[in-house]
Formats: sequence, C-alpha cells, structure tokens
Amino acid sequence: MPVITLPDGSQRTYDRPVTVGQVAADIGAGLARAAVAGRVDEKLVDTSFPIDTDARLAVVTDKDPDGLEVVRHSTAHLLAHAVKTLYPEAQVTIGPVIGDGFYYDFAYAPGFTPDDLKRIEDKMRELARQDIQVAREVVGRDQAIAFFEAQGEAYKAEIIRDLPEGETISLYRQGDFVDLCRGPHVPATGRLKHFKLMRLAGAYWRGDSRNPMLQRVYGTAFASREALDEHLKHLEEAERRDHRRIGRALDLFHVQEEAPGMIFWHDRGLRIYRAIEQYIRQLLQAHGYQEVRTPLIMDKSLWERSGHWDKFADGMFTTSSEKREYAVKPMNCPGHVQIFNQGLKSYRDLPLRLAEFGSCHRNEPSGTLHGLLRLRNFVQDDAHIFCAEADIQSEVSAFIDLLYRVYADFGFREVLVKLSTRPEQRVGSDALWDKAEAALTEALTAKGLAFDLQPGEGAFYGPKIEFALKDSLARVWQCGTVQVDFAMPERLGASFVAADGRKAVPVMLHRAILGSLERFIGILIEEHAGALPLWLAPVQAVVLPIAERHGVVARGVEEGLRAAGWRVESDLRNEKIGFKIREHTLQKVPYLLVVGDREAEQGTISVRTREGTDLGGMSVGALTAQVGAALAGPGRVEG
RNA sequence: GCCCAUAUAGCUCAGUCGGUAGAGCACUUCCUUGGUAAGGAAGAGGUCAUCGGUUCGAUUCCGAUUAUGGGCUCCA
Repeated sequence: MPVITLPDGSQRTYDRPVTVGQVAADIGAGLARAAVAGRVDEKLVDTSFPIDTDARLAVVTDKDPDGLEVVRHSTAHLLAHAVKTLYPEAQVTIGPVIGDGFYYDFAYAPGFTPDDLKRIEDKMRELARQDIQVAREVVGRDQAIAFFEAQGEAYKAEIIRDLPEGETISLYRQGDFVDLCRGPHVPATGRLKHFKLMRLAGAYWRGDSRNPMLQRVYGTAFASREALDEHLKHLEEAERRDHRRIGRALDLFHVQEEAPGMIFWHDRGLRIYRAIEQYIRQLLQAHGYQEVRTPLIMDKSLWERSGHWDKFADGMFTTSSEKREYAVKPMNCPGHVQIFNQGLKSYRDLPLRLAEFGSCHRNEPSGTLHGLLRLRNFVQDDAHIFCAEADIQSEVSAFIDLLYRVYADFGFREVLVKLSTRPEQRVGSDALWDKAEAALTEALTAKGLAFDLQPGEGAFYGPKIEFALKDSLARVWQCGTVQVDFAMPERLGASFVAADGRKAVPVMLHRAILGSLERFIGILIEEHAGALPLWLAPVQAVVLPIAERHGVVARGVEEGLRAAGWRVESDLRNEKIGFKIREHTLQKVPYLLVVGDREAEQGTISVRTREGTDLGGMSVGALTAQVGAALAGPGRVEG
C-alpha cells in the first residue's frame, strides 16, 4: 500500500506497486506525456520505476534541469542507435552529458565526414519519429560482458570489467539497439525532438594519448525549439565576440604563417598592451616589488641546472653561437635567481620580490595554438618572491588580495580557483608539503574563496593555486597563478644568512596576476566584445569635423584633448558626418566629438558615445572633467 | 603531437562537372561641403597557401607540406 507524496504535499494511496509513469497518468494525461523521468526520494529514476513503499515523488519533465539532462543523455543514446544502424561496424563507447549538450565517442576506423553527420542526424529524427520504447533491464556482470563481446563491442566489455564489484549493471534497450547505461532515460524516443549534431572531433579512448583515437560526435538538445534556437543564436553572438575577429576588425594585431603562435602587435593593439603594463607596473611598485629584466637566451647549462632541460627540452627553442648552445627562456625564474644570487642576502632582505614583464617562448604542440589564448611567444606579468618558509602564507594572502583587486579593475567578476596539491613525483619532504599546502588552503579559506581541489596536480616542486577566466564560448583559461617552489632556489644555489647566522635556502613563490598579457587581452576583448573601458581603449576619442572648413577647429580640439591626456585622433576625411559616426562607432571608440559651425562659434564640441547616447555640447575641459579618473584608469588613482 | 575540416583580392565570401576568375565592403581618383550608423561615379587590385603527380592543359582531380579552425592530449 504505497503512499505517494507529491511536491505540493498532496498524497495518493495505491493498493499495489505503481510506476512513476502510472502516477503521472493519474495526475493528468498531459503530465504523463511530458514526463521524462521521476525523482523518488531525491533519486532520479525512469518513468518505468516501480514504487512499492511509501515515497516522495516528483514527476520530472524536460522543463526540470534534471529532466533536460535526461533528455540530452537519451539523445546521446539515440545518436549511438543511429550510428549503429547506419554503420554496424562502428563500436560504441561512452556518451555523457556535458555543459550545453552531449557527445558520444565511437570507434570507427574510416572516420566520419560532415556528410555522415547529416546522415546520422536524419536517421536520429527517423528513429525519434518511430517513438521506440526504451526499456531498462538489470543483468549480471558476466552476462553483460558476454553480451557485448558477442556483439563485437570490446570497449563496452572493457567498461563493465572496470566497474566496481557489486555495482548494478543496467542495460537500456530501444528497438534492436542495446547500450550499457546507469540511466535514467526517457520512456520512448518520441520524447526527443529538439536536438542538433554540432561537430566532429577526435578524442583518445579514456582520455589517454597512448590509446587509440575515437570519433567523437558533439550534439545538443533542448526542451523546446525556442530554447535550441536561442542556444544557436548565443553561439553566433559568441562568434562575433571572438577576439581574433575583433583583433582584425579593430586593427589590433595579426598573425602569419612565418611565425606560428606569435603575434604581430599593431599600434592600436600595443596601446592596450602598454596601458595594461603601466597599470600593473605602478601597482607592483606600490606593493614592494622591484622590476628587473633578464636575458632572453641563456647557456643551456643553466637550464640543465634548473631542471628545465630534463623535463621540458622538447618545449624549448634553442640556438647556438661560437660552439655554445643556448636556450630561449620558457620562463623567467632561473634569471631571477641569478639576480637574487648577486651579493650576500640576509634574512632582513626578505621577502625579496622580483618582477619582470618577461617575454617567454615555449614550443607548444602545433595543435594547441589558439589565437591570443595559446601562443608560443608571450609576455607574463611574472614575479618571484624569495621568502622564508614562515612568510609563505602572508605573501600568498597579500598576492590573492592584489589579484582580486586587479581582476575587479578590469571588470572580471567570475574567477575560477583551483588548488593543486602534491603529485606522486616530487621534491621536498612531506613535512614541507604539509606546510605549503596548508598555507595555500588557509590563504584561500580565510578569504572565503570557493576552490576546486585538484589532488596530485601540483608541480613537482610545490603546490599551486590557479586563477582562471572564461572566453566568449565559456572555455576556461588559466591566467593568474601562485606556486610554491622548494626546489629551484637550492638547485641554483640561492641562499641567505638567517637570524641565527647560518645559511638558509629561501622558498620561492612564482606568481602572475594576468598570466600571459596576450591571453589576458584576448579574454578582455571577448569580455567587452571589443568595447574596452575608456582607460584601455586604443583610441579614446575621435574628433569629427562636419565639413572640410572645420578641419582647423578639429585639430585644435584634438590638441587640447591630447594635452589633457587623451588618446585622440581627428577624422579629416572628405566624408559625411553619418559615415564617420558609423565607422568610429564600429571601431568602438568611446567618445565621438562633432565640430561644425555651431561648435566653432561657441567653442564647444558635441559629444556622442559609442553606445549612441548624445551628451550634448560642452567644452573640452568639461568633457575631461566629466570622465575624470576613468580616462587614466584605476591604476593611477592609488598613486 | 593526434582526429576532422578549411585555405580564392586588404576583409567577408561566390565560382570554375579541368580551358589561368567574380561580388559586396575597403583602397585610389573625381564629383559632392554634407549635422549624428553607409552620398555618387570611375579606376586599380588575385602565381586561386606551398611543393609535387595525373593531364594537351590544374585554381579545380590526387598526394605531401605549411598554416588556420573545432576537438583530444599536453601546458614548466
């Protein structure tokens, strides 16, 4: 006699076990049609799930986030069903739900083409129209392995073998297609209506590059046609924000074949670069850093001593001269240790903070390069803090404060934080790692920062915190980092005289706020869709004379603004004002300043923003006063 | 590095079932001197990514290379 309690508190009593679907049907035919799963005592189950004891039940439709997930998961199965129908020799593997859709990996030697993608999607629609029942069955482990091996599904059999003992093994059958799956799934394929296959990709079996490469098909599914269309529109919008597109349109930078993974910065782009560099530079000065500069190439032997050559020789560019081998620096730390090593250091000199806008080269694998976001040559706002063990936490804490301040100044609100702890292969005693990991954890928790713990993901020389931002497609890119290093100071002979007169080895903190300036600018462009805040805009204002006779006045206004600290240009071309307004609006220039007869007479400018707002007429001084500190940016305020 | 795709004018793209190419915008010149998102006309501009093969003939078909894009792996 199960008593079913529904979310609204009402109860239904049955005299024998009922399924989720039957309860839904009792409530209403509409709900039964919409039901894709059920939530029984907080556990997500199929609509065919039998309830035989008192329980709380929520009928889940595709409007429910969990329901949408079920729909996507079932659409992944539908994809596999279609592929097995069209290409029987393909083997199925896994097909999980991801952020905004799903994928399914297949082992299929010939590989899929974009035409296949179309065929598969058509087949999926056909199978969905047939409204095939989806049935769950629980089987024994050996039975399941035998079943899939008989089908030639080696990957599935391998997955089952690796499942923990005692795990329930369930199969889902829809027509002649059977897949291993935990479920739950929609009751019939007819529930799957609004889906689209997005793209093809390669993916290693079990994410290991030593394994065979599988064919991955990405797709997405939504509860309604509108939601799907909105998603596709959102993707188009993201494409318009693409920093590579905007970089070309706004004449910021370019790349070319002769320098893969390296950027040609144009005047406009370098203005952004310089504004950021100056902002960081004065902030570092205010926070007790010294700025240094170290050689771009150094003798290979130094990299052997630092340990980089052993671990990363493939990733380093080399050059030679007069029988000596050099390596182009992939990072700045060995150079900074050389500066630390000049002269005898006392504990009174610590913490010593050495900063460098260091240009680094790393020979990244060709397939990983990506616009400004993954390069072979980039400049970091890098610094190394030499300190005593006892200073780790306070230094890390001060750094995190500085980092959040900087991110806020650039308009970033969403920062993803990861803490990576000791890997299996490492240097330094466990006691030292205990201390360092505790210091990092404490620094994060004291600030109330949520973070992902990544056990075993730390560098061999110490634990680290990473700070990541997202691009327009919500892809995550690491920017800031702070890493504790127990190894390099000792390897490169760094030491200081401690309070007790004995020599000690300093701990080194590697830290960067923006990380690669190139990457940061790329994300900044996407975040603002090219319309950078006033203090970062390459051109902050452009003066637009109405007719050629206003050219002289325009020049005067331009000079006045330049003297007041503006990055300003005049557009003296023989074009109509509407044309110029359009062009500079598209160029995302924050202020468009129109001068004609009226303005010339009154000694004013007519101010229009890139958003299209008319601010009316005012003097050059009044405009400068109105924008105030926004012109020079947050960096100058602190002084 | 691996899988798939792509590469035509400065940009965005069309095109040739194999006979050395076209549009819009941009550019140059001229007309227009115009008041807040595209005024008009004319002109110039391409070794169709590179190398090789098939062919009487290749931008087109085939192969390789390079770069780019989307993933995977990696990211000191």
